Amino acid sequence: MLARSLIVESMRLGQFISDEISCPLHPYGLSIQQFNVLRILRGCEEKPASLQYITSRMIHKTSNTTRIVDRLLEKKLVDRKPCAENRRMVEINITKAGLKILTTIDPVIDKKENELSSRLSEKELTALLDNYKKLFVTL
Amino acid sequence: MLARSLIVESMRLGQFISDEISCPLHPYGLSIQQFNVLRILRGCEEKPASLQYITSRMIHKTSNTTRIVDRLLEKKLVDRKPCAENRRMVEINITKAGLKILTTIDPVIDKKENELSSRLSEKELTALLDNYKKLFVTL
DNA sequence: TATAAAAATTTGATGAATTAAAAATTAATA
DNA sequence: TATTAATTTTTAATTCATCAAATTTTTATA
Repeated sequence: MLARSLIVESMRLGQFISDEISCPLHPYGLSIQQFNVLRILRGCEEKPASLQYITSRMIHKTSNTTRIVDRLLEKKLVDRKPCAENRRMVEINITKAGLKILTTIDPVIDKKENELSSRLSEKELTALLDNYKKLFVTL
Repeated sequence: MLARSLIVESMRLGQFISDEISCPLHPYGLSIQQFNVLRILRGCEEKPASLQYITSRMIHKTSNTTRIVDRLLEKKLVDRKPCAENRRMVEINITKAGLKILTTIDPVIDKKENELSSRLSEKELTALLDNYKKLFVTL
């Protein structure tokens, strides 16, 4: 049955890729989620990010995002301060050390990402991503 | 960059689908992993399955499979006994209660699976699954 | 036949994710 | 303006996942 295969294989692929990426991050003491948060923060330039924003760009729930940021804080890779305009919110920024560790890791992950996608042509990749978009639509 | 999108979006999709399926399982007190193990066991008819076999058809590590089976045992949805031929191994079977709960849940999950895949044509689905296969090839 | 190596599973420690509820602040409404 | 509702984040409890090491049995080798 195609529908069931789609479900099962999508989950398997997600886990497989997650494992493949986790592995080279291990020596740097970063989990894949921590790494993703760092990249999200780098992506928003100087602008600080709220927890909400980070969560929206991630795969998980906000209470988990709090913990991930906690751990990045311990490692001094990000900093966190209350937002002046809306005191419920919190402003999170990547630190210089955070940017630096990303710079170190970037080539390793880029290589892995290219390796994983090298089995598909550009055309196939584009088609795949288009199909993903359709699947994400909430009903 | 396409390679990076592939990685990130594959993980996001895996998580999204996993959440969508977990949700309707919740009232039955089953996690998605537990549910998958039950379905794997049903799939091998009367033949008992080893932990190894179950793990090979799942997404996770074997020490985790032990725990998942532990929990299904507590609920009496499977049983486990040492294998006579190879006493390192263990034989796991789904019980009648296990089959019964699957029968109850089946239509709910089928509906969800069809719902999720309804956004893609049969042709697109087939193409997607073909691409998955290529990505899974280990390098 | 000892001894070592490999295979299958389990256990314990630790870290990560989820849920539900709480806390703090802001927005809406009567 | 007082009260309620909604938003944003945090906390505590629980469950789940992963790693490394341990256990038990089987296979290979000297």
